[in-house]
Amino acid sequence: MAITIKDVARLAEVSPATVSRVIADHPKITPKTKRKVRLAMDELGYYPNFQARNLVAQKSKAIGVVMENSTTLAFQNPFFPEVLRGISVSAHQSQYGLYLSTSATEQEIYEEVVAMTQGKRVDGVILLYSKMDDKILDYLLANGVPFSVVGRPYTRPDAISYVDNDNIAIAKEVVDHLISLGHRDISFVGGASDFIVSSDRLSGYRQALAEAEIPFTPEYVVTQEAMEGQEQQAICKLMKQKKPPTAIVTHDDLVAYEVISYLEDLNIAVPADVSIVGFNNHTLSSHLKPPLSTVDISIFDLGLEAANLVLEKINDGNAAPRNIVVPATLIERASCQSL
Amino acid sequence: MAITIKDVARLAEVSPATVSRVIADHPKITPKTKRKVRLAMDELGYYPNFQARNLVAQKSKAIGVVMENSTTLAFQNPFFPEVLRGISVSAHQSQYGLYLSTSATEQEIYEEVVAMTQGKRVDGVILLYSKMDDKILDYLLANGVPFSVVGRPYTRPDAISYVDNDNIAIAKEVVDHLISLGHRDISFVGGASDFIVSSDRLSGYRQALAEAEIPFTPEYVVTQEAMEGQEQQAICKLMKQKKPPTAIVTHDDLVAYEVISYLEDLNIAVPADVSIVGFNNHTLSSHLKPPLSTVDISIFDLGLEAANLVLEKINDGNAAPRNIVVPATLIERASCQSL
DNA sequence: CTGAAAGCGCTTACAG
DNA sequence: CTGAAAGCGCTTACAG
Repeated sequence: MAITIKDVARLAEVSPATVSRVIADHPKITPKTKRKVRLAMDELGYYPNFQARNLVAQKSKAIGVVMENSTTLAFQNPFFPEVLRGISVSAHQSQYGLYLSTSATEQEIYEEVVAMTQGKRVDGVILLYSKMDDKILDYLLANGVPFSVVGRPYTRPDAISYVDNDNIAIAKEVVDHLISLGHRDISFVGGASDFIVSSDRLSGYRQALAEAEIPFTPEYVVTQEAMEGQEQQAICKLMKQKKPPTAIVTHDDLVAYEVISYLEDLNIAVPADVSIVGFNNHTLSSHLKPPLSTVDISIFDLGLEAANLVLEKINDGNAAPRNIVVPATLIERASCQSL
Repeated sequence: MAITIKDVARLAEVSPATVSRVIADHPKITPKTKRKVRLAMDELGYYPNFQARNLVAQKSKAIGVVMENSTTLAFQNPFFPEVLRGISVSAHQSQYGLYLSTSATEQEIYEEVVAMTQGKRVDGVILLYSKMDDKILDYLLANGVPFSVVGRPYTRPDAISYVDNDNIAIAKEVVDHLISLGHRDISFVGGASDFIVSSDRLSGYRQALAEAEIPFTPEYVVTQEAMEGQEQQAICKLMKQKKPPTAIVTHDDLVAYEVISYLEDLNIAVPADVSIVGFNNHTLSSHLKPPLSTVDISIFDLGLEAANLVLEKINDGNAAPRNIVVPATLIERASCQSL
């Protein structure tokens, strides 16, 4: 049996209530009593039982972190550990713990989120992704669960706290840059199209084209679904068109390098024949051949701010939803070249 | 206020005790009563409160996952998400949740682990790393906390459940392979030297040399500490020796590619001038130039088995410690060449 | 087969 | 300033 508050009370010759107050550092307890009690706690090696404490406090001091349990290449990137590091820093500061979803399918994740929030295992939730028609988000919203989203939510942005890059602007900036290099046939190899981040970047891409009066070519857009485990074929098809693109924007550095390898198989050189830009600024991207032009999306800050936002909601149920835009910066390296 | 067992009891016209038994699917409750109660639960949208349930059960149904909160390049690799995926699968199967450490410094992590185990926030712990003189491991061992380690523990291996590759054997195999290609001047660029995985691999390296009667050259060993943020200089120094190595074994694929980029800066080509082998079989390593020979260490399985092992300990305090060896396989690609 | 009661380890009005 | 009592939401012997 573990040491309880009663054991401490007995040794310190006070009531359990007093021990409890000492733990909470209640101002009205005599310094002398506090000393006595703390001595007893140390002597017995007392640690408060979270379950009991949280049961009466009606909170858990934990945040649920919900991720897509996907295995795609994009998820091999350092996004996850890095965003978690940001979340950790904020949570740790506020003495909150992190509770991770373990489910694999969407339905299971949904059930897990319902159980962890209803069962008071967590006080709030961070959604590490944002996609269309997400029933998990709908549930959180409908049930007044404090939560925040990494990414712009598909619905009711005014009612939801979220952190995001300005994906439309940064994608436009990337494409503008390529256009300024003389490219007009620019391909967009994006993530899953039901993710908001993908559709936002596609919007930015189209805006840039429109402004430059370059017609939009649907054949230049390759979605995750289109690749569907057949990445190489998809790239092959893209490049075998009558008018192949001279530049490619991809949604992730690792994907960019994968694409580059397929291009090499087709005897297409980067950047000589095709320019390419990635996203996420992977640590390796400056070391590899070619050094990759990419977008630094401030992953750490995305996590940090997402945690700050849920915490804000948890601490004040009436806190107005806020959204935070975290900088995204185009880093030019040698994978792009003017035409 | 959330729906409690009492509300369900009232609606179903039974006692709270009965509702509790229905939740536990107690065999002695009439099917008719069960039906009635379940109907009431559905109608009210009842979810059991974990805190209360765990308080009386004296368990938490959660596993603490403790990681080094390091930011080094090696931790940018997919090890973390992948090992977590393995852990998740096992934990989810047993209906356990995952609780993550959020601390940054060793001392803070220690305190966090003590608090989460003593405070019954978790029933057991998985240590995602194994290093020398680890007070966290000492604490877990001394206090009878159920735990498992990813990696061979520095002490009392017979008393501890752990998963590991046979790092000595696989490192030896890698070096044997290089020797069979005619290399004799082989460098070892390892991780932090207080990590068991590093020292084990170094042992395997030395064994292979010894068997081939190649003298051990201390200058060929570059530790994490030696690099200390000055990776490029360290590699420079390594290659500027009177007799530079013709082959390099690194502890991680990303590090390998970083090294390759420094070699290129020195006008040393891989594999023409120097052969190189990595570890961890990063998804990208088959796509990059050169495709990297590497060791697949079955990261997913490391996580899966580590979770199985803690769970075993949690479910049976007297379960004998076990250790599981997970396969490590050398994958030959184009980054090695015979001399 | 089901209920009343005690208890898990804490906190917090309410007294004094 | 401190204690006795009630209660957080559940489970589980103990009766019947």
